[in-house]
Amino acid sequence: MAQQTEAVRRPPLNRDRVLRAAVALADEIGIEALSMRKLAQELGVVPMALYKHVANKDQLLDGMVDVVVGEIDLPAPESDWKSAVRQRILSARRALQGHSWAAQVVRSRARPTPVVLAYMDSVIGIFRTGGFSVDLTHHVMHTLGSRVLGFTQELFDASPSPAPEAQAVLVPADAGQFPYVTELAMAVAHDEESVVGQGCDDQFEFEFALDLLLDGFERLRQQRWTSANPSGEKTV
Amino acid sequence: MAQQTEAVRRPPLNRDRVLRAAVALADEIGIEALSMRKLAQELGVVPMALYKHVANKDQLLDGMVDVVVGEIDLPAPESDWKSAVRQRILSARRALQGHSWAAQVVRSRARPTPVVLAYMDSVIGIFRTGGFSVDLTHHVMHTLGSRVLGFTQELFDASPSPAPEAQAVLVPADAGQFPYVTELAMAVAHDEESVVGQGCDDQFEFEFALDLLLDGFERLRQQRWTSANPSGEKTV
DNA sequence: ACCTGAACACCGTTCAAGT
DNA sequence: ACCTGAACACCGTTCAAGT
Repeated sequence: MAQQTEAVRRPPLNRDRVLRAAVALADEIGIEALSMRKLAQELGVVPMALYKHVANKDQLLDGMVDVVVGEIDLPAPESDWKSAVRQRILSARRALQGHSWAAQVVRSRARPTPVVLAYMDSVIGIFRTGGFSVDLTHHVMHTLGSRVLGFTQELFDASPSPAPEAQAVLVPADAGQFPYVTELAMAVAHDEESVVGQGCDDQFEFEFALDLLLDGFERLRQQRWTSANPSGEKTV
Repeated sequence: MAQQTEAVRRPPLNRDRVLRAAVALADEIGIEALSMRKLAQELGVVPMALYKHVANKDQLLDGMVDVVVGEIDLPAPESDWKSAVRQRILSARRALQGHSWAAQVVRSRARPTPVVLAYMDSVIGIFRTGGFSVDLTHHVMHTLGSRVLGFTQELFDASPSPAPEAQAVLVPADAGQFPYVTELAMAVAHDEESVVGQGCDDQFEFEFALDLLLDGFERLRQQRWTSANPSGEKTV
């Protein structure tokens, strides 16, 4: 009956409250532990009550992505295309990084929601108004891939690994077996004494790749690259 | 008793047979439908019998990745770094594309297996013997990210979507709401009349991004880029 | 209109036992 | 050494019913 008192006191459930509770719960216990049943319990409600506000778990995950994308800063008003794209993408990165599960959930979605489409539309718009042809914009967006939402697909995440283990993975016991991996891992370990010893500086790697791509885009734009005439220039 | 006869006839289970059956079953029914229970049934065995050969489902997935990575061609003997890297990565791409679930499983793994480490070692080796410093190789491998195994993280996969639906997603009903998305989608639809009408040419996009990155790498190598001196050249 | 309870058809994995 | 059977602690989602 204590439970009934709680039930009376709580505000009526709605889609927004469900989504925000899901985001908070995933932040806390991780995405793999998030279940409809646990979310319901957190909201003091029976599991099936959630299904009045989200059609199923997939729609719940879509909604959670929308909450995160809603945290991305609005585009800067006046700037060249390159710094405008940079600003948006690095802001997306900050938003995604605030929720450790977000990148993983984004890449698991089959289709973009309207909220995500609106964000992508604004990035495409920066390229178009910045002098990129539709054709070049198309391929440039493909090249960016997941980077447009502020994350890159590393080959291995190792996110749920205890910190001390990290070094042991990069420098395997049998160092002779993978000489180039070992050489690289040792150089990284040495190099980064200043940093917390975490290994690689994610932010640096992200910006390195982003800038390499943006510089390549600028070169293609200047050459008036088209997919019909990849060598550029000559047709002008 | 018919079942008992089958049981007698079948060769004894081993890790290799389990992994290969898992790969074949995932090819057939998809990775989300692959369960320890169904795999056991496929092998004519009780679920718990599998646990003598793989520690748990994570180790089964690791082993499945190893099977796919084992299908990547050996490196070409004599060639410049750029075509050698290109050849390996495009071969990895072919291997991964033979198993629709593979990219998704690779990116879900926390740590590389020895088989995957050996493949990465060989790619790192191409850069090192091709004149890249350890430092530059490190950042270049990060830039490649999942591309080193032949896939890129598109923002939305839409892989399990029926073909006719594809166009409807790219050209939303309310076209005015996302003008740049719409413009781009219409250009793509127009442009690709020659192709099956599937929308984007994945292979073209993959090679466009790969070549953009490889060209950027070559430029940095020539400038003697280092992370300590990103502008390059001057220190030489 | 919103929430509930019981049930269905699944999971991965444990334990103790069989051959 | 290898396989089995039963059980445990979960899932997402259905259906029919309550208020």
